[in-house]
Amino acid sequence: MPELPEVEVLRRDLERDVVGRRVKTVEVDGMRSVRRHHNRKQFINHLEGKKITSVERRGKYLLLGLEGDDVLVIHLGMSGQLLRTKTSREARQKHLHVVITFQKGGQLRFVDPRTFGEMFVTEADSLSKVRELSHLGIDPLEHAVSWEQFWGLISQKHVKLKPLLMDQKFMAGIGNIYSDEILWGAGLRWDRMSDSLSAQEVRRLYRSMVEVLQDAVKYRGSSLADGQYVDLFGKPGEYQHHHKVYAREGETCRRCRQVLVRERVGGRSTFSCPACQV
DNA sequence: CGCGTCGCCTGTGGGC
DNA sequence: TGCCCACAGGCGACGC
Repeated sequence: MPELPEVEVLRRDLERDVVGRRVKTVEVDGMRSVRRHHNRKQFINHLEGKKITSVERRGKYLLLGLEGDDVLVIHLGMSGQLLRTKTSREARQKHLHVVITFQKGGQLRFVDPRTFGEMFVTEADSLSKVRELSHLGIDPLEHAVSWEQFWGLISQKHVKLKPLLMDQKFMAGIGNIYSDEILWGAGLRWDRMSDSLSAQEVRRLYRSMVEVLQDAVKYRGSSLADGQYVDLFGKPGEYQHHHKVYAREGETCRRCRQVLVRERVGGRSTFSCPACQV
């Protein structure tokens, strides 16, 4: 579900809302969401009694710093939600897998129907040993890379732009929605080869990437028709109303009036304008 | 190396 | 009304 903008919205709200709170109890339901710990009691013990000290994001991963130099790592997969409740008494959602109850101030709940998401605790020093984290590429909103540096990076590769943007080892945080939106913004086809771009095209791609992601954060992320993405307080985002191509096949391009198309690329739906993306 | 396919899961919506 | 299929914001393991 969530890509960089949705995770960043969560990070900002978590930073204001749970940093400084102390964990009282942790409940884990089922075997899927906390699957990395051989022993789930160990996961629970790492959390109970600890204060949350920081909230960072790397790509689509959230890192909640804990007292004692542990880190709670959260990945939401396709359908994960983090939800705050003010009390412990609120009705339990279906597919509620992890409940973190604070000493003061309700709960943080992890709901995830498809169970592709996960949570685990690791030592801060060991973060670099966690494969998915250590291999993450540049975070487009965290790292200040110039477009020239960006050019250097993409021109070293000979791959199509969409899979490259979605490759977490290259850029961390971009998924299926935002890659299509970024490419439309840049006026580039999804299958352009990364080493075929002119300086101007690289500049447009770079600018589009930063603008789309910043705008999406500003509008608090994209909530699709299934309503699966909601923020920490259960509220949907607004950026879907600003999508230029995603899920708009058959509608007209806002730039050139052509009919937008949808095709399958690497098993994923891909949306674009056949006329003004070149 | 790049690229395609599959599996991991549950839910929903459309066609019949 | 129900049944079946396609598809959904991710990702890693395969095989070629």
